[in-house]
Amino acid sequence: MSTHYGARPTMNDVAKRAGVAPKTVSRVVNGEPGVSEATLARVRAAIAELGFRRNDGARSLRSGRTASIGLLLEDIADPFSSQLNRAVEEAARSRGCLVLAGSSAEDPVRERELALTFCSRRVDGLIVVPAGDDHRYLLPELTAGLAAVFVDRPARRIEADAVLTDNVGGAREGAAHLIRHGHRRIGFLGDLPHIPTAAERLRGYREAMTGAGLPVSPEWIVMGSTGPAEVGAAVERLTSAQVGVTAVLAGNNRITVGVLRALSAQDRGRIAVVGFDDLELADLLSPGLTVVVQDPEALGRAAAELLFGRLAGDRRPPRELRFRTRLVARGSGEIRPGTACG
Amino acid sequence: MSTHYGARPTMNDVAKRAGVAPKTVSRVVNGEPGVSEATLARVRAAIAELGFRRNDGARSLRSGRTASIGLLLEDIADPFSSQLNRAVEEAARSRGCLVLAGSSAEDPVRERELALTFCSRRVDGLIVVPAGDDHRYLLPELTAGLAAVFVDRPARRIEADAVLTDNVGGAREGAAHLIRHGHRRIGFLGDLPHIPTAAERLRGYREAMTGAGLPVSPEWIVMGSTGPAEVGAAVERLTSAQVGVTAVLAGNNRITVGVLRALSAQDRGRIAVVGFDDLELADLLSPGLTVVVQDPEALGRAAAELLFGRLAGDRRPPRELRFRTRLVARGSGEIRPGTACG
DNA sequence: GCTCCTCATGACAACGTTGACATACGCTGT
DNA sequence: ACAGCGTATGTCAACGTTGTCATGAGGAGC
Repeated sequence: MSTHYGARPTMNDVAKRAGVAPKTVSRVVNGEPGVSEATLARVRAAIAELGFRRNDGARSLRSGRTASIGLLLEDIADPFSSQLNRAVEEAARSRGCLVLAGSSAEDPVRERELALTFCSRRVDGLIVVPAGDDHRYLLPELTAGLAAVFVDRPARRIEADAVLTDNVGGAREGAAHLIRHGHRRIGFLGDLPHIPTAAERLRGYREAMTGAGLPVSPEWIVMGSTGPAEVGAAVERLTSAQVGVTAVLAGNNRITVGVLRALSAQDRGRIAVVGFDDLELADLLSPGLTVVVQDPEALGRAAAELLFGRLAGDRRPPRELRFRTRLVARGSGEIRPGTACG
Repeated sequence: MSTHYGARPTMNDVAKRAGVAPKTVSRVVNGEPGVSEATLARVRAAIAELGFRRNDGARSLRSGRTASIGLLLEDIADPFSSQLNRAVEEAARSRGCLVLAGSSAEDPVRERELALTFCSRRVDGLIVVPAGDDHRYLLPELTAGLAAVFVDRPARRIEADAVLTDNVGGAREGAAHLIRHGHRRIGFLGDLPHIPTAAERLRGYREAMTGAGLPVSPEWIVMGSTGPAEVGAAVERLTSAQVGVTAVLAGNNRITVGVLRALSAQDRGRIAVVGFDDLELADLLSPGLTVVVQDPEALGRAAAELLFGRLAGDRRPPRELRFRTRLVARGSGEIRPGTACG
C-alpha cells in the first residue's frame, strides 16, 4: 500500500511507478482518450498497488468547479427539511454533484455564517431556506458567479430565484374547510409573525373568514413561539368558555402536534382541527387528522432543477415558482360545532 | 466589487490593493498576530472593497486538512438518520467542521461509491451507517490516515470503532413486555435477515420467548421487505385464525407503521403491538403505542466524539460502544390476549 | 556607537492537479 | 524519400493559499 502512515500517494507517485508522466496518469484517472492499452494497464496497476485516489480539492482548485452545492435548512432533523434534503441530494447525485447541508436553526446570524462558509468552500450553487430578512451579504458572491435559489421563503433585498408554497391559498382552503362544516368561531395558531410563511398563512385564514362574511376576533389569533408549553397554553385559552372557538387551524407541523397534545389532555373531540403540513400516522389518529399538505420533495426537486439550470448557463431573469397545497380530509376537520364525538 | 463577472478576487488582488504582500493578507484573514493596526485596517478595507473570500479549497490543499467529515446514512429523510445527522452536525459545528452527508439507500455499491467520493474530497473522517458487508475497500484510506467510525451496525472485515444499539436487549425487553401481559403467541416482523440489526432483534425476541419457556413457531416470524404491502400481508397472515398470534413485535419504524395501518384496517384493538423505534404522535394513538426506543442523537454524539478523538490523535485500539434501549409503555403493549377494547 | 533582540513584513516554494502546448513516433501518399 | 498527418506522450505553468525562512527597522542595554 502506501509508503508510510499519513502519506497519500499522488499522481506523481503513480507516474513514477508506472514509468510515465503525471499527465498520463491524469488522463487515465479521468477516462480521457488517447492512452494506449499497454500504458493504461500499467497505470491502472500502479494506481491499485499504491491505493491512489485523486485529490478533488486540488482538482477543483485547478478547474474552478467544486461539483458541490450548499443546502441551508432550518433544521436538518425536521421532516420538511430532511425530505427537501433528500430530493436535492437525489438531483445532485444524478449530476455527479455533492451536497453540503447545514442547519440555520432559524437564526439569521447562523444562516449568514453557514452560507458564507459554503461560499468559502466555493460551492457552485446555494439552495437556501432563509431565516434572515436581508440577504445582501450574498451580493459579492452572486456577482462572482454563485447561483442561488431560495426555497419556502423568498430572498430579501436581493433578486433571486425562489420556489415557494402557496401558503395563502393553503390556509384559505384549510379555514374554508372548517367554515364549510359549520364553524364560525375558528382559532388560528401561527408561528412568529415576522416569518413570511406564518404571515401568509394568517392572511389566508383571514381571507377565508372575511370571504365567508365571518368576523374575526383578535382573541382567536395567536402568533408566537411553537414550543409545546406555549401552544398548550394558547389552546387552553382559545377553547375556554370565555373565548370559545369551536375549531382550530394550526399554522405548522410543530403547532399541530402541540394542539393535538393539548386537546387530548382535555375533552378532545369537540374541537375541530386542521393542520398545516402532514404528519406520519395522521391517518391513524381518531379522528384522523385533516391537513393541508405541501410537497417538500417537489420543492426540493424544483429548486435543484432551477439551480442546475443556472449552473448550465441559464441567464434569464429570476423566477418565482409557487406550488399548490392539497387538502387531505381525514375527519378532524369535519367535526361539527356542538357535536359530541367518541 | 469585483472586476468582472466570474472573476473572484484572490489574496494577491487584495495584497496589491492594500500595498502589502499576500502573506500579510493571509495573516489578517486568519487572525494571526504580528500585524500592525495600520496595515490591519488597510487590508481589511481592501478585503471589503473587493468582496474577497478565502478559498478554502486552496487552503486545505496547502494545509492537508479539509475541516470536513463525511456522514454516510441509510436515507437522509428517515427520522433515525436525520436525528443522527443533526447530532453529528452540531458536534462538527462546535469544532469548525463541515459535514458532507449522503444516503446509501441500503445499497452496498452506492455506499462504497459515496464513501470513496468523500475520500476523494479528502474528508478528515468518516461516520458510516453501513449497508454493505465488506468494508475492506476503506483499507487504503485508513492506512493513509482516514478516521472512521461505524454507527448502528459494526464494520465488516476491517477493525474500526463502532457505536451500536443493544438490539438484542431491546427486542428481548419488548417481547418480555408482551409476555408479561399474558401473551404466548407473539409474532415478530423484521427487516431482511441479512441486516445485522434485524438479526439481532430477532435473536432478542427468541431469547425472551425461550427464556419464558414459550415455544416459537416458525409461522410467527416474518423477515423481509418493509414495504406497506408486504407488511400488510404479513399482518393479515399472522393474525388469521390459522396462525393466531395475539401480539406483534415490530422490528423497526417502517414495519410498525405498516402494522398499525394493517390492524386499523381490520378489527384493531385485539392485537397487542410493541414497536422498535419511537414515532412522533405515538402517544396520541388510542391506545398509545408502546415502543422500544433507541436514541439516535446519543449515537450521533458518541460517534462524533469518538471520531474527533481519533482526529485529535487518539491511537488506542478500536472501541465498541453499545447503547441501551428504553421501553416506553403507552398502552398498545398492555392489551391482554382475548380482551376486547375500544 | 555597537550589539542584540523584537516586531512587522516580505520572498519563495510547495500542496496535487490539469489546460495549453510541444514533441516524437509511425504511417500514408506521391 | 519527403512532406504531412494523426496518435501517444511529455513539459510546463498555473490554480490560491500558507509554512519556512529571510529581511529590515527600531529600541534597549552597555
